[in-house]
Order: sequence, then C-alpha cells, then structure tokens
Amino acid sequence: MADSPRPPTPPGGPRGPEPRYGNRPTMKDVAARAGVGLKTVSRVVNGEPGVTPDTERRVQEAIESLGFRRNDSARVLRKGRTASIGLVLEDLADPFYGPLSRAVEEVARAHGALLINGSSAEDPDREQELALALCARRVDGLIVIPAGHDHRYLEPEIKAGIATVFVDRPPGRIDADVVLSDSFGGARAGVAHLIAHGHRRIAFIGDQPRIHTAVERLRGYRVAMEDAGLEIDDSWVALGSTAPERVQKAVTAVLSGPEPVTAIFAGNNRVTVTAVRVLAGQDRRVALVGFDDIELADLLGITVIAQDAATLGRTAAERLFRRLDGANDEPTQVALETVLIPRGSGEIPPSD
Amino acid sequence: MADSPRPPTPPGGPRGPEPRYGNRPTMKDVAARAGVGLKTVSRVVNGEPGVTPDTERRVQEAIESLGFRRNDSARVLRKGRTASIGLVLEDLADPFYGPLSRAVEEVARAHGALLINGSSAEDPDREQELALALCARRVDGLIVIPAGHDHRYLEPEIKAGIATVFVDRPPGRIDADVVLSDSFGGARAGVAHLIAHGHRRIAFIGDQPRIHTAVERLRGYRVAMEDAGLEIDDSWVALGSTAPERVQKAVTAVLSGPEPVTAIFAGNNRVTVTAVRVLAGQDRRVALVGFDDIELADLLGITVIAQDAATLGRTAAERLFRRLDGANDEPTQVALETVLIPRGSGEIPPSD
DNA sequence: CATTGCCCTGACAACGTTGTCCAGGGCCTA
DNA sequence: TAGGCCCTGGACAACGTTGTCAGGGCAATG
Repeated sequence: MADSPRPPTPPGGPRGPEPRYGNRPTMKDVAARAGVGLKTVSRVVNGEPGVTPDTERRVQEAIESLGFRRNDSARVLRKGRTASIGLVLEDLADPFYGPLSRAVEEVARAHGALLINGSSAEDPDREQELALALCARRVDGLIVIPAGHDHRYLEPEIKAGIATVFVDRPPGRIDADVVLSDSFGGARAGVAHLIAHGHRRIAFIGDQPRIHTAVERLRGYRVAMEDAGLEIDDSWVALGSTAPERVQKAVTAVLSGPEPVTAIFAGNNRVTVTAVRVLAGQDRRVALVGFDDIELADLLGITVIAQDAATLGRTAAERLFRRLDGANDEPTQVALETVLIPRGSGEIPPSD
Repeated sequence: MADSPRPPTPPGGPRGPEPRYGNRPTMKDVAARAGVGLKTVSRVVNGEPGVTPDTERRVQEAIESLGFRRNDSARVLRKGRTASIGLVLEDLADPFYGPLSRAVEEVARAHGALLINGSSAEDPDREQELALALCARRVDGLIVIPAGHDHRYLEPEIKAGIATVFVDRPPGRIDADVVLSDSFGGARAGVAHLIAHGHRRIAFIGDQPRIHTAVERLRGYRVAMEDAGLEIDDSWVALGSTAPERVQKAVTAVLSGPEPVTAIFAGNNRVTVTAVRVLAGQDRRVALVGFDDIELADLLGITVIAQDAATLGRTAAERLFRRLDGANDEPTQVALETVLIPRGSGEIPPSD
C-alpha cells in the first residue's frame, strides 16, 4: 500500500494541523505514483523544458488519476508573487463602481492576475482594515478608492514593494499615483449650463463634505456662480449623507425656502435618483443637472455630467501594472474629462 | 550590523528567487530585534496566551520599528485555510450582480473571509478557468453563477473539500447546493398579469436558450398562455443575445409582423431596458412586463417581476459558510419567490 | 576506444509561518 | 529545604512548492 495518497499520521512525533485540504494529493504523491522525482512533476506542471515525452506522459497520467491540482498557496510563498491585486472601493453594489471594478478585472486578467475586492462602506477604518488585510495576503498591487484622508498607514507597504494606485479620489498625506475625474470642471460646466439657460437661483445638493469629490464639485458650483456674478444663498447648498430621506428633505427645502431655487445641481448618482423622484411629484418644473450618468436617464430626459467609470478603472489598473512591470517614475496624477449630456432636464427654463 | 533585516545573499550556495517582497521583515527579523525566539513573536502576533507583558511590549516595539506585517501566504500554507472565498459571476458590471456580490461580501466579512471574484462573461470555458484558478488558490469555498452546463470538472475539488454553492442558475451534471429565484413562477405570473389585462397576443423576448433562467422564464410564459387557452405564434418568441441591437430587432419584429403583439414580456433587465427604449419611439401603446427590477423603473412606470439579488447572494453565502462550519447534509435547493410590482406599463390595455 | 558535452532527472534547501515538544526558572507547598 | 507545578520561551519540523546543483546516461567527436 505504498502509494496511498498520504500515510496515516505517524504514531509519534510532531503532527501538522488537523483538517488540511481534505487530504489533497501533492506533487510528492504524483511523483510517487509516476515513479519519478518531485522536481520532474513540477517541471511538467509548469511546462518547463527538459522532460522526455514519455516521462511527461506518465506524470500527466498520474496527475489525472489522482486529481492533482497545484497548490498556489505554496507556489506564492516560494515565488514571492501572488498574481493577484486588491481593489478597495466604497460599495460594489453602487452602479458606478460595478463597471469600474469590471474594468480593473479585465486588465488584471490580461496580466494573468486575479482580483480581490472589498467594500469600505465609506468608513476610513474599514478601508484601512481591508487594505492592510490585502497587503498581508501580499497582493502584488493595490487600487484604492479612498474613504479616509490619511493613508500614511500604507507607507511601509508601498516601501515594501506593493504598488498602489488611488482612483476617484486623491489619497491623504501620501504621494502616489492617482486617477480622477475632473469633478471641479464637470460641476462648473454643469452649473454654467444651467446659468446659460437663464437660471439665477441654483441649488447644490451633494455628498458628505469629507469626500473629496463632493468638495470639488461644490467648488465647481461656486466658481461657476461667481463667474456669472451670482450670489449664493447658504440655504441653497446642502452636503450630507446620500440616503434617500436626507436628500428628499434637502430637495424639498431648497424648493420651498423664501428664495426657492429654479434649478438643482445634484452632486452624484445617488442624489440625482432621489432628486428626480422628488421633482416628479412637484407641480412646478424645476431644472436638474446631475453628476454621473444613470441607466435609463436618456428615457427620463435627465441632463448629466457623465464620467466614465470603466475608463477610470482601466486607467488605474494599467498604471498599476506598469508599476509592477518596473516603471519607477514619479507618481502621476491623471484627471479624466467629463462630458455634459443634455437630455432635457437641464434645459428647462426658470419657472419664475 | 547583526540586526539588519536580511543579510545580503550569501556568496555561495543555493539562493531563492530574485525580487521577493522587497525584503520585508519576517518574524525571524522581529525575533532577532526583540531578542526573543521566533515562536514568541508568532504568539504575540496571534494574540496567543503565555507571553509576559514585558516580553510582549518588546516584541510589539520591534514589530512597529521594523514595519513588520505577517505574511498570510505562509500562514495559509501552514494552516490549510485561506479565509477567502471565490465568486464566479457573469459580469460584475451588470447592475443585477453588483448587489449580489456585495451581499456575498458582507457575509464573508462577517466570517472573517475575503472575497475573490471574477466574471465569466457568459463563457463556459472562462467560467471553468476561473473556478479552477480559485481552487488552486485554495479558496475555502466557491460560489458560482454557472455559464456552462457541465460542472463535473468541479467534482475533484468538491471531493477535496472546497464547499461549493451555485446561485441564480443550477449546475450541470453534478449534485450541489443551489439558490435560485423562481424564474418559472415569476414569468408565469407576469404573463398571467398581462393576460388578465386583456392581452391575447404577447411576445416573449429573452436571453440565449443555453441559459437556464431564460428557458425557465420561457416555460413560465408558455404555461401561462396555455392556462389561458391561448395559442402562441412562433414569431412572438425570440431568444438570443441581449445585445441592444439584437433586442431592438426582436422587439421591432414582434410589433410589425402579420400578427403584431399588444404586449411584451421581457426576459431580463438587459432586455427590458432596450425594450423600453424601443417602445418609447412607438406610436402605439404596447404593454410591457420585465423580469428583474431596474433602478428608476418606478419613475418610468415599468411593471416588473422583481427578484432580490442581495437575498440571493446572502442566502448562498450563508449556505456556503454553514458547509464550511461542518454541515454535511444533502445538497439543498432553494427557490426564492419573485414579486410582481405593477407600475403602469403592465396595465396598459390591448391596443387593437 | 576514450573523452567531451549535452540532456534528463532527482536530491536538497528554502520561502515564512505555526504546531509540538521540551527545558529552565520561579513560586508555592509540604 | 526539597519537591512539584505552572508559566514562559525556544528549538525543530512541517506545510507544498520552486531554484540550484550535481550526477548519470548517451551520442558525437577525436
């Protein structure tokens, strides 16, 4: 019975941990079965040269009959590369991040790497926990959509060779590659568009002020207003959670104050969706431009500032793999252009 | 200089592979720095008992000053568990799979596991390649949304202890846990709804016939028609790619044949979206019920058969972890109910 | 026929961690 | 004071793979 996959635990002496991988065959078992050396099996499995066709056949047969599959955990330990990258994003369920994630995956796949991803749920602690867990797994590279504002915790990791690229928002207190959309320019153009259609009282409803894109878009709004010589009433600006209830309240408020607005700029896709719902229940026609494109927005006639999530992800991933291939230049900042897509809601004239 | 993190490569003798992890410190280095044994460092890192507070402090200091982080690759090799699960789905960018994936991730997180996911792009070979790559990584468990119809390739893996659960579609030629939505019942109810509103000529436009859900939904359509004693004209049924061009053609065709339909049942979210676009350009009002809910469908008044992607994912993941915790019962089949949400498009009366 | 050189092959160490076992020291008890 | 126990710490092997190196067989060459 010398060729059973694994002898039963020897009576005495140190023993490994209990379950193992259900006693999977190893290269050693394959070698024993095929009557060759361990290294020869390794050579066959990896397609390395220097194996007689006949030997190779015997090894292949042993592999088949035992159902052997190489243990990549061990391989990783030995080689020092995991052929996997990590992606920390905010919420995989958000329709904005799905395409981004998919684009990253495609690039990874083209480089033979797998993708491990996790959602930070906009919580800096959770972002850090996730990113460090990925580093402990020794992912080759890391793509992060920051939730927090201090990424010094990644310094030792980056120094230790884990390539890191930030997307959608810049990192805090650390110098690294970044790929962004032009939030400022996009918001500015969108608000200018409303102004060009005659609006003077325009609201800005956006995400929480600790999120970089929210602040940048607000800045675009302010500058566009200033460019047109328009004063901003504080009651027109609302930053906060994008939970439907909060947005609903904010929209209702800017429509009913002493100086009701005639147009709304929505800071991201979540806000836009709720704003559209609220506006649908209004008698008055209120103009709307939203940041981020949304599925079916064409049918609803929603004017948007579109950013290309897939390109964002692809660009970041390509940057990452360029680093992994040895690129050693200074960290770069890329800002992708946004596109204004007029569909009706942004071209509604002021109602007063 | 006895405590530099790693001595330079010794002059002779075998050497490891080249780059390594940028020379990261190991427990051995930490031990040397703290003046303790290797195992003591391991104990501190893992919070195991049996270490004096003073010793622990010294070790912690060494860890901090060296920037040590445990190498989970090695840990995995030793422990035989990776604390990660794999998810093979069709397309991460599809708004249906985002929430599903996120739900799986949440459950995994609750069990301290990371999620590795990949898209099969509806290609059976790619599904297999991905699933096997995940197995080679020795994920603890696997959740698969099948693209192919033969999953015998997973048999050795399952036998070797990789828990596997299929979601959204049943596996082929293998017995395993499955979590589905009730495609048949949902479609049947949706078509019955149209019939109840007076329709007699109803089209079914669905996904490719090799996809299980497409076939089940078609079956639901057929049975509902039969229940009502209605004949089906072959020209009313179109299965195929969900690419917009194909769907557009199919919709146009069923509206313009010799026996134009007065209502359409759309087989999934992709089909619905395109169908809505086509119908928006028609003079005639055509009723529509779609399988899958869609964001903003409420505003567009689209009647749908809603399935809960998040619950689908959560249920599957919970089932998986129950297996990982040792549950050994027979494979189970779960079918989740669907909900008909009337919003207008499904209540349009026949136009002839 | 002897020698050189190539081609296959396998023995061995090492990757960084954790499980097991043993040794030494301090403290308590008799 | 002696004996025993517990607590702490370390030596060692092992997880499954791959890089290095050395040895044996064989053909070609002088």
